Amino acid sequence: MTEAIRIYSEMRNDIISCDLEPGASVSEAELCARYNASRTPVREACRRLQEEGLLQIVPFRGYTISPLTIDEYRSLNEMQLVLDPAAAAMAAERASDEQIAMIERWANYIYHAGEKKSYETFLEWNRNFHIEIAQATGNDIMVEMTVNLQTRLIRYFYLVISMASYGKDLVNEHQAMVRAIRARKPEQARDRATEHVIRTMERTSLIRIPQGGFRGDPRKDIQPARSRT
Amino acid sequence: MTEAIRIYSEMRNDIISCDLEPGASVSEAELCARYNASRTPVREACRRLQEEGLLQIVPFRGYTISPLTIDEYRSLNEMQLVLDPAAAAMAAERASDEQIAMIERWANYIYHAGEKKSYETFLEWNRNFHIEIAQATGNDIMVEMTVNLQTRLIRYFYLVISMASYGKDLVNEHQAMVRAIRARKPEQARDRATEHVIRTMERTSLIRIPQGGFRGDPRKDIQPARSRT
DNA sequence: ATTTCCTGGATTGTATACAGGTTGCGTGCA
DNA sequence: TGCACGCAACCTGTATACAATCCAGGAAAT
Repeated sequence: MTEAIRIYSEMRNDIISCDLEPGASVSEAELCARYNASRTPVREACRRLQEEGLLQIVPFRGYTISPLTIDEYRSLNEMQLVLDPAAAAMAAERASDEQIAMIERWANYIYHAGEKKSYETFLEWNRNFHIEIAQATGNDIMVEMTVNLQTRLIRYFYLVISMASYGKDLVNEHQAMVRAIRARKPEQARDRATEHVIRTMERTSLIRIPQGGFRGDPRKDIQPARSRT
Repeated sequence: MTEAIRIYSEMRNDIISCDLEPGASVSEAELCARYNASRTPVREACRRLQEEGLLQIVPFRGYTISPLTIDEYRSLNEMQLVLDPAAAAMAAERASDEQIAMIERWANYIYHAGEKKSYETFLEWNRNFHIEIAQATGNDIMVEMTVNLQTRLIRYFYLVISMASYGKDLVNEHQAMVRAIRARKPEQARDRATEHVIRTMERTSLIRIPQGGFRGDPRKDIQPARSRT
């Protein structure tokens, strides 16, 4: 694997897991040190991350890890409400049996309330669940868009930590989607997906506007909500 | 403006207008000569174009202008059928009066049958029409996705040249969408957008599978259809 | 004739030197 | 004290040299 790709992957993980803090400004030199590489592949990785919306580049000025904002979170949810139901419906018509099996596999992880590691595993499985459905549509553009959407969304969930009491609900909603896809009922799959996204939007109203802000425009940024365990 | 951005824009135009032929393989050296620059900004531009799906990069091997395939065209249309109606509905709820005026502006260009220049102007206006609607949703992700979709779609229309007899139909459909948005009727806007995309899919069934192929996998690539003027 | 191995050339990936731009601080003046 | 100007340090953008990789083609062995 080339340096550029390695750096891209590692940096992407670091951003997603908030190991690189949202809103933090970084220089190429720092990144070179952190990932043991020269500027060229680092720059390449950064350009790609910018394209995905995870990094902001101001010409001649520097790099900023994209801050998490309520605006973006709303926009992402709104787009999920557009894409996911469509993908579910298409998957119900076209998914192969193997693909359905894979989708179901990703749907069944229940995290242990309060355990961070377990919660993070759930987040990855959840991401894969949605991406797998997109792949089952057979539409490559749908896959691209869904991957981007899920990548940007997962950062918000990493930040929130623990929506502990919802574990069972989430799995139930996922399984309802799987059943509709397996039964080859597009409209039902669409409805279950819509329901799932809306429920998630309701559940995450626990994301609040902070007083001080979180390294960015104070009025638009968000910060971790207190756990509700 | 930086070299990288200049090269990106020019190259993007060249790809969109099929001045750089779909399926053609190019080397960094050629591109450096063509755009009078060194490899660094050329590479940066290429990476970005790859991210947008306009260019394919095989590590250590070279670059290929993304070929036009029936598969991709279908996928793009399918996604347009997902995004455009949603965007139209959202725009009907949120567009400002200025935005509606802009949308209408882009909707009203009728091309002169048979004139290539006029047809290409129409294509650009059509692209702007769809993008402007996306902007009126106030959702930045929707804008990103629509821009990408329209950019990739316009290549297919540049290749086809002239859907001469359809000029009036297109404008009528566009105007019907504008009316629904101006009337603040989301569901009607959604329906008009759906109708428009489906009609376009029907109109472009004139894209045929070639015998010889067009610089790529012969079974999947397409070539210009004969004009129907 | 066919297959295998090796090498040369071409092309991309990476490192680094150099150029250009921006910011912020310090100085001098009003 | 306040403000404008200019310089210096820092950072990113660009050019280019060097390393790594891949593939085509040919020679040799079967």
